[in-house]
Amino acid sequence: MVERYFLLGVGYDGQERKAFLKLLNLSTNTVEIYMDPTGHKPYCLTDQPVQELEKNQALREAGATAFIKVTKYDSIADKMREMTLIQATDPLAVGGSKKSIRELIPAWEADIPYHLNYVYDMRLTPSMIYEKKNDELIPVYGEKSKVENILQQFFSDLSGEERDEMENWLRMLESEHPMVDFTGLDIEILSDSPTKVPSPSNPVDRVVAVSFSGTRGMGKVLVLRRDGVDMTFNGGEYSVEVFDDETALLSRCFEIIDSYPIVVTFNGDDFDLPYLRNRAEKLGIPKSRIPITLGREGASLRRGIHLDLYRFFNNKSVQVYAFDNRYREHTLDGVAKALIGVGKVELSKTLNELSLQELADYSYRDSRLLRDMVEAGDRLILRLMAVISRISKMPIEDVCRHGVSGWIKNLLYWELRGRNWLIPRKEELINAKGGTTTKAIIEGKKYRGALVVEPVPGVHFNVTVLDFASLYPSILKEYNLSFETINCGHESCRTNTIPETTHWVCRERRGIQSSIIGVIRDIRVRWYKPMASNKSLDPVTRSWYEVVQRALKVFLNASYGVLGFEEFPLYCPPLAESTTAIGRYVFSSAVEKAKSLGVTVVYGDTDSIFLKAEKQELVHELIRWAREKFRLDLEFDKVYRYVVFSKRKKNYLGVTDRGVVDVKGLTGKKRNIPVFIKEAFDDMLKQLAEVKSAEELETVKKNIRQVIATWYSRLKNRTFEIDQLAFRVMMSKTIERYEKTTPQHVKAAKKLQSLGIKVGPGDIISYVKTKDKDGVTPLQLAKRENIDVDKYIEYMRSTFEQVLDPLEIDFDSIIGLTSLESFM
DNA sequence: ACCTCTGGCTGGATAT
DNA sequence: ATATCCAGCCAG
Repeated sequence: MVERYFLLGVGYDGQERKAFLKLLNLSTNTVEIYMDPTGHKPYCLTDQPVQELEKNQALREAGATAFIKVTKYDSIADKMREMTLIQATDPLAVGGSKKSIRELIPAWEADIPYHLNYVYDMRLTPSMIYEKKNDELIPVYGEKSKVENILQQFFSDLSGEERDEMENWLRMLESEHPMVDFTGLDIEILSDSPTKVPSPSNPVDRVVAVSFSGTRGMGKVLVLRRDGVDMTFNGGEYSVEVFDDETALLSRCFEIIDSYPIVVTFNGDDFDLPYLRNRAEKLGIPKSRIPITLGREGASLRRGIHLDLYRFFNNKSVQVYAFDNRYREHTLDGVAKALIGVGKVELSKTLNELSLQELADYSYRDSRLLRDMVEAGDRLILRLMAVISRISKMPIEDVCRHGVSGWIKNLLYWELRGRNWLIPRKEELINAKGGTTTKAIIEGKKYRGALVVEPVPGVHFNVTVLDFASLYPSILKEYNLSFETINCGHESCRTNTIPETTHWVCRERRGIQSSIIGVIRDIRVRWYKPMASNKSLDPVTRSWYEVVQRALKVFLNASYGVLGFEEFPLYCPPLAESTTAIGRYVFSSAVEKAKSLGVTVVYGDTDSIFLKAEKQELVHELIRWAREKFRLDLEFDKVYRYVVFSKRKKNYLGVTDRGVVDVKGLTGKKRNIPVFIKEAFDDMLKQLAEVKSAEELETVKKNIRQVIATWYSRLKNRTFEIDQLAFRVMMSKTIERYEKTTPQHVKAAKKLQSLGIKVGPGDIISYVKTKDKDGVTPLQLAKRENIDVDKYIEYMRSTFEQVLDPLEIDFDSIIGLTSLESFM
């Protein structure tokens, strides 16, 4: 049996050293490391001997403060023997204050950039499995023969560098995932007053319970004995350890934490772990016996890895692309209910009124939810994190803590460093490349975006939808867009212009961002996407491809967005603007082409075209044309039996040839509307799903009238539960920060606040419309008789009219009829 | 520690 | 009464 080690993470910000030291610790040899006493960051690793570095005038002048040699290890890889740690003042990182190397070498135009060979060359790829053979650590890559096969079958057109690059990506993404043990962790604090929120920075209150739920069916709750509390325990799926002394409880807690390589929490970065750490210190437990360290970005474990799921689920990209927007609230209860169908234990008493059994049950459920969420879908969450970690070259802990812009930044930095390029500062980039030249449609935006075709109102049967696959990433790839190629220095490239702008693109060299995005795009489109929908694979394998496919999609989608994001270190407005400008050019060309072929375009948005195509041949001709003219994949997406358009953009309803109803943008599908109206709307959709022809539509219209009449009378006769009428709207900021206006959900929130209920950003406020001064009441306080039924009828009308108008059904005539009937 | 972008719709609050 | 802004949610 081969002994396996598992290394999670190398980053750029001091992480190399950490990873490096971790590795060294695994070897049996003594290591001496001489560090610069000031401990300045950053540092980089090179295989140049120290003497050579000391002679390097450029480094000297750049303010390198120390040359450090690491010695006396010879057991890892040969290449690492001569590894040298240099500490210089900002050789690469953005934002250095002193004179830096970048001033000595013309940044991105340098032919021979400054040489630095990183530890990355060792391919200490994040979250990779390492095997220990003869005291050497060897990363376990995807099987070479398998990757060779994929390359031959799916990427046979690639050769040379491109092929090597693709091989690296495939070997990394195809490599297996470690099945590491983990445990969920949750703590309960008991304060004197129930309204007081325990503070991790001032941990005056006792830790009364700590629960664990982990792999191999482990379940355990540590409880503090308290006077006057019923301490009987009748068992459960977990075991209980009772402590008379809080210090002993915490020590035991730390012992368990230390025994797991991964500890999962919900908000452990900001609450559980800092609380445990500070409370333990306060009780006099020596620092050396507390396995928790607190950093600027969160809480870490001395030995293992801490994953804060709260941070992860808060990530918009994760929410939308990885979990299909299945959860909306960022609470443990909300996310767990949405993902695994179980929520927290509901309490009718306060914590200090609970018996041991009740407290333990309550606490245990939370850590159990964490475990179940992590284990769901064959450890989907962990695999997703690991894949993102591998793509972004970022430690898995940091993956949870950073947004998509952080991931992309890390990936790009890695690639730039791997090519020995200097990374430009933001100001340098802006100065050299300039700003935007187009004007946005929406006021306050920085540049012009996509086009939307005016829909042709009415009902259209047999509509074919085509779309450009990954339009923006494809444009970045095909048009060589990258920060160093846009508005480049070559006089001869100036004629290579971008429509509607004053920008041009380089013809001489291949853009780095362009090629990176290109590889990611190709690998997703040509290998992972098809494999994810390959029905002949077993479900587990397929879901694995699905995870990779989605992770790649996150990077692709955001790769364009970050270009226009001011806080992004490689912020480059002309790039972002050029991408959308080319997008508009391609899109409008396609629409014109369709028209010239005699095909009617009924709608289109950004990259999709809705065609009334009688002849399939014309559709294929359009697809061919796009490939030949733009080298872009215009793909068949779906056929709608029929589509219903109003005159509004981004608002339509369509029934596909398989009978699936697509609703886009209509009020009836928004998630903040009352379930009452949503259900009524869904009822109508059921009717519409059945329609196959224009004739059937006529008969179904009658049914629809009936459906609406039914729901209308339910409303009118008040046969509803009030929670069915609740609007659920999220607060994006604290109550006080709503200065200019007071929207309805904030009015409701204020009423809750005055009752002592805490409301803050991220909270979803449930309220109903009532007949009183403010017109709104929080759901908790509402009474059926105060409901403002007329307001709801109005809301129902506007929701339904979006569909009824184009179908030429008159809402008022339906409800008019109903009131007439009810008189009779 | 909410933070990839622009375009577009809605209802209600607020200004004119 | 009407126009404009604000805030939330969605399409792509």
